[in-house]
Amino acid sequence: MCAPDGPREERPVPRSHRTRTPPPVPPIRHALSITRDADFAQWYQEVITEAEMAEESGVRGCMVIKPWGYGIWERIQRTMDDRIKAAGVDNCYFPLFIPLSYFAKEAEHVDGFAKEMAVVTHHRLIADGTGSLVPDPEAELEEPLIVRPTSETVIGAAMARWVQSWRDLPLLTNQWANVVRWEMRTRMFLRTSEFLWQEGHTAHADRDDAMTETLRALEMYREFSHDVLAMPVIAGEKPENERFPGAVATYSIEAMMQDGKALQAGTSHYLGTGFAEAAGITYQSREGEETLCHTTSWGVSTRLIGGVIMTHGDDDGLRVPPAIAPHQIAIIPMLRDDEGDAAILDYCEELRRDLAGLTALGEPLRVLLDKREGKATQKRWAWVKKGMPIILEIGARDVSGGNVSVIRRDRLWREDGKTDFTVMTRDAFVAAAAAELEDIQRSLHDEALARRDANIRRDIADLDGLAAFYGEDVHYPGWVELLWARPTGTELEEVVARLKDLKLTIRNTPLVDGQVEGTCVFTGRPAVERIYVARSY
RNA sequence: CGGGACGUGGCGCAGUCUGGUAGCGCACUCGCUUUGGGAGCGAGGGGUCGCCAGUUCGAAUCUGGCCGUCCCGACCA
Repeated sequence: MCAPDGPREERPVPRSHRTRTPPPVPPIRHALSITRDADFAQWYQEVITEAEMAEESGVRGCMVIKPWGYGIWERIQRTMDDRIKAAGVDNCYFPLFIPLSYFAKEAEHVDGFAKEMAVVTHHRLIADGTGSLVPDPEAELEEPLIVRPTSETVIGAAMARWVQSWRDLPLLTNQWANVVRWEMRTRMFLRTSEFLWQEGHTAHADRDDAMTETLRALEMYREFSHDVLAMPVIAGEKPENERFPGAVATYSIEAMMQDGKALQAGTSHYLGTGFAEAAGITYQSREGEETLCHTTSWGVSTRLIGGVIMTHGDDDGLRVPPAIAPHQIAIIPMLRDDEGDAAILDYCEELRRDLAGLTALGEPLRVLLDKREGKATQKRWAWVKKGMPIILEIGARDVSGGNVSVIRRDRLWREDGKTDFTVMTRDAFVAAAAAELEDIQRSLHDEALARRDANIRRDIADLDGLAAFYGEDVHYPGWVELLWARPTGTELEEVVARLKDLKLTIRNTPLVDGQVEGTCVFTGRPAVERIYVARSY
């Protein structure tokens, strides 16, 4: 397990030299049956199931996103959309189906996606005589339609119509949509056949302007990931072998999961003039010359939710950063089916109202009074597994004392292995609630950042050292920062192949990078930049 | 797409080898007791055993095909 870590499952062993032997600490009874340490992949599946985020749909690689998972996505959408709009980008919607001929115009692009495209070839079904329906041979489409795996081509066709003059530039568009990629191996949220995302597409007069937009989007993602998802990332440029098909340069944000693997959490591409050429996106310059546009594209997807799970989850389930929690505080009344219940509910409702009037992280607090029938303890553990940032339990004693019982999801256990309840006055809690949520947001971020930095090795100077670090017996190794000479072509292919033997990939070259002095680990030549290598999702 | 494992009430599983009344735990419903830190006891409800064929008097069980899931690999903005 990457260290340092969240709440500890292993606690100090009682010291025998003390005169009075402390009572043995009972093991924590975690809400999940599988720990991260025992089997990270199984743990990940269990979090998704137990937090009721998503489930199998019966369609290969496609998932049903349930209210808690979708609620998180809606929060991501809303907060990201604010940033996109603030940058002057307008939302549009483009068709799900793309004529194959559009796609075929950009050679590298079609090569990159050909093996994973869903294709529509017929528009009608017909009875086959045995009670089943089959595509009607009479109804074959003249030109197959592909289900969009990404929309550069169809948006490019629109841009070609929309851009005539230098006055039309820059053209800044975005769409929130679903896309389909027929992946060989799927994983909930991380790689599904269908996924939800936003894709920004922009056209510019020249390279500089397009590159500025590419890097603006990347910085938007980096800031979003840190400030909203509490997920630290490294923003940088992908090596040429990892470029988006058809791109001139691809940039990414890379996050470290708790098993040490890297997750590409967002990408931004400078597409040069290739797509503009394929789609005919040209403008007349001030000088009257017909000129090709430079285009960009950038996106983040529901994969971010997988990143949040693997960044913040613990052995009791998910921990949702307050900024993206559909609800930030759950109030659980402890009812006893007697005449005292009405007073408890009144007390809870008034508390809910007072909290909902507050502002935290720049928005009104999202508070849920969980009045559903059922046992308070069961509701509590259900919210723990979902990762509700703060859980309040209100019983008759709290009502008469003017108190609340508070659980902070990010600090669930006390030293003695018991659930950490804090009883405080209602008024004190209301006064502190907003700051408390902001503190949870910050502390989840700091915990993730500390873990990431503790798991990046910077002192490996040769390939043997690299092989040792990623040896068979190493449990969840992190990343390695290396110096290299940025080889290209076949020389790069050799490097990639050598890394592949260790199941490693080059993640990116960090953007903010000072002077580099040293020797390339792969070629022995003077190094020109830093790279991160890691195992990845 | 290759190798492996798997698919049986909502969830987790046994039963399959050796064909013969569909089982268990949790969850759910009802009742009683309990009641501030993941309650106990009792009584119930719920399943065309992934789908389609085949063998058979009889299939969860045997055979074939298909669909889906997980792990490893290949592939993968």
